[in-house]
Amino acid sequence: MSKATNKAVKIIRKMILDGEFAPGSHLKEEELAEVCGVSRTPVRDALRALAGEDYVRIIPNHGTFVSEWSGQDIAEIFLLRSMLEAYGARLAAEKATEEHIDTMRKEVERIDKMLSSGKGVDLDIFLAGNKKFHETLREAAGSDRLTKIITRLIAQPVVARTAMSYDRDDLQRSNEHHAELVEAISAKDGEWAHSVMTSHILAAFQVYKRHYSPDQLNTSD
Amino acid sequence: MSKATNKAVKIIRKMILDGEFAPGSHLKEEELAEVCGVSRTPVRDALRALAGEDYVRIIPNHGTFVSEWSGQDIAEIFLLRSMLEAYGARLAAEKATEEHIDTMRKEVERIDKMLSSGKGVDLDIFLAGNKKFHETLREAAGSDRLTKIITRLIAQPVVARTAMSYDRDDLQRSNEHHAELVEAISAKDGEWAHSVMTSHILAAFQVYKRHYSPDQLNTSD
DNA sequence: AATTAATATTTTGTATACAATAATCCGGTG
DNA sequence: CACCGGATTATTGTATACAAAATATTAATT
Repeated sequence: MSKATNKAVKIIRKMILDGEFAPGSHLKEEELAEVCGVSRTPVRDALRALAGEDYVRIIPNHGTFVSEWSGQDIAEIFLLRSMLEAYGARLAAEKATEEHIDTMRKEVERIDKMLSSGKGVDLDIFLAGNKKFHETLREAAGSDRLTKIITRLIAQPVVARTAMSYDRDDLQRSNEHHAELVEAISAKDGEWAHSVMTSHILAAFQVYKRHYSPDQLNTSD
Repeated sequence: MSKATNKAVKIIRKMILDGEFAPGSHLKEEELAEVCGVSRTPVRDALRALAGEDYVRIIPNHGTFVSEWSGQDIAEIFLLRSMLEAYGARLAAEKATEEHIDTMRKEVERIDKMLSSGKGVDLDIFLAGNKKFHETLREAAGSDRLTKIITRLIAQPVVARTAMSYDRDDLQRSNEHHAELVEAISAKDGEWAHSVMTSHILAAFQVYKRHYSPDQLNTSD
């Protein structure tokens, strides 16, 4: 993505994440252009890109609106994620190199050290380590297409803020899952890795449900 | 998508599908603008959209190039499709209405009639019926997000032409799978539907491999 | 003849101007 | 007072012009 477009994407994405635009609200190109300090052309590019990430939806001749997320939507996303990431974990178990495994193990240890240090939790360390762990696992799975699909799914506003609501026990369990994943992958046990990853994502869903208005999240319709 | 952009997308997509641009070749915006009879602006929009469908890939400041597909890529796509469509079939078994089931059954019957008519095969009838069947099944699954992901996966050049290479037996088996899917879904048996759909897609992969240079399609690396 | 540097050309990226479409406002009419 | 129709404004869509970057070409040097 080119310079001005990239700048616009980052600014607009951040503004949506920060809640500066309410869900459903109409984003005007000229306004955004002014805010971003670029012309309408790269702003339009940026909006197309953000539509690809499901941050906004574009209605031809009417404009672009920031996406609204129902409980149903969020449930769908977590379920799909659990399936796709679990598949990735199975592939990783079959194909990971020693290097991949080392990298993942190191991230587990770093987070573990932080959690057992006695001091308060450092969310930044967790977030960075968590990101690196999952990225490495996806890389180990060796399917660019799968990575792309997953990345698109999780690059969404709702999921982007999930991790913020983890309490200490959640972080602990999350990292135990990571440790078990490393073990399963080392053992080249695809089925094991698959099932741990499924638990890992569904547990995250549970945290989400606990934190954000649980009553809205009825998956049965 | 707006008028001129839509026009450009259709024209460029068709040209790629028809092989008028070799894989890897550099698409120049001005040329395309002339061919499509629009200006560069909607052409650029169109190229972004086609990049989303993986018809082309865009390298910033260098241009857009028509995608090249390795056997590995194609294998990935079919495997992902089998997983996602199978998941959709499971959901459909849980949630399909009588109306959905009727529609699917009707499409099965239409194709069956065509196949057993004694006349030669009418591929158009098969393609239309097949499309309708799968669309209905996805609708029955009731997950817009899943539908979107699958649609993106199969809207790709390689997969877009697969059905063309079906022989009579392939069509027969394909329709038998459809019939069995209707049965499984009627019985609300998600596991059954899941497994039939998996077979259905993997069989399609097999046809693909048989038809397009089988030696390139070694999935083991 | 091969290599490099400088220059010219091509191509993409961005800004702006104009056209088409949709949304808003306002006055008239039942 | 509600409702419809037309004019006005706002907003998106498209074309063009210009800037920046990359590629190709040429000339000079060894």
